[in-house]
Amino acid sequence: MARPRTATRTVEHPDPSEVSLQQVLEALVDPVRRMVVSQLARAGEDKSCGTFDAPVSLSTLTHHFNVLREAGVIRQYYVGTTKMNALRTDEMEQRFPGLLSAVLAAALAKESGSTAGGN
Amino acid sequence: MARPRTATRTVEHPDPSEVSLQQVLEALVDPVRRMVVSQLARAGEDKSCGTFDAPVSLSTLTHHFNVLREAGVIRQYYVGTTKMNALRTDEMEQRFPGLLSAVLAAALAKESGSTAGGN
DNA sequence: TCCATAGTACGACCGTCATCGAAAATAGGC
DNA sequence: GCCTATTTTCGATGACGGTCGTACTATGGA
Repeated sequence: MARPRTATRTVEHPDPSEVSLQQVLEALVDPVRRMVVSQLARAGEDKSCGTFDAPVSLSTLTHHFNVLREAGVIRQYYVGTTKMNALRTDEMEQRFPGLLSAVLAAALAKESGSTAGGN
Repeated sequence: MARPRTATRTVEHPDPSEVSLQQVLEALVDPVRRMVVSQLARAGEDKSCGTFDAPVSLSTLTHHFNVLREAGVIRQYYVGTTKMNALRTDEMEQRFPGLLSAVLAAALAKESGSTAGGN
């Protein structure tokens, strides 16, 4: 111990009541971050940072995870050397009813490129 | 024809199917633009450009109206020298179900500064 | 015809943010 | 103890977008 510089690495998360609409929208407006959220939603289970498919470097991805976490969109926790990510769907739904689900629905619909109409 | 010299200034509007989620989110992420949309929603009727309350210059406001229009969020039309603005709520609801309404709900809830919890 | 009113176009400025690479930290296995 | 895998930190860079002021256009009325 001795104030283990390694407190098993805890991660700070905001209470939903502390995040603003502005924060959430800023988090979701970035395409890469939306990819992350979409993949998380589609997976249906927690994913480690390294398992995401995004067209940016790992360090950039870390940045995006931070933004998402600070906006209350995802929850992160360590498991050994890997860091897991989970969607805070329920809490978001409480704080901003319909918001995350609407974005997610639109993002996923686009991915599966169902109908035409384009992007 | 006739093409009245004064085409009475027509305004171009995108078909909802042509606007992307990205565009809509980018439009709604700006606080000033959200103010505009909120005031429009709250008014319950079309408002002319000059009747909005925003902390920016008129030319900046014009820019914001353009962004909102190109994202399919508002519809604009001239009436004499004034330009009116209307929310395209129904069309947005079709294109991105729940999105605009969720943002609007959150934005209006904040305005009326109901409970604490802050911004 | 001239003026007042309403909004637009243009160019410039500036802050913010996504991005990267390189170097560091942390935990687990051998 | 050391090596490796995983993620973070740091500083630099570059692009994008919100902002403004000024000059301009368009409409309607006197």
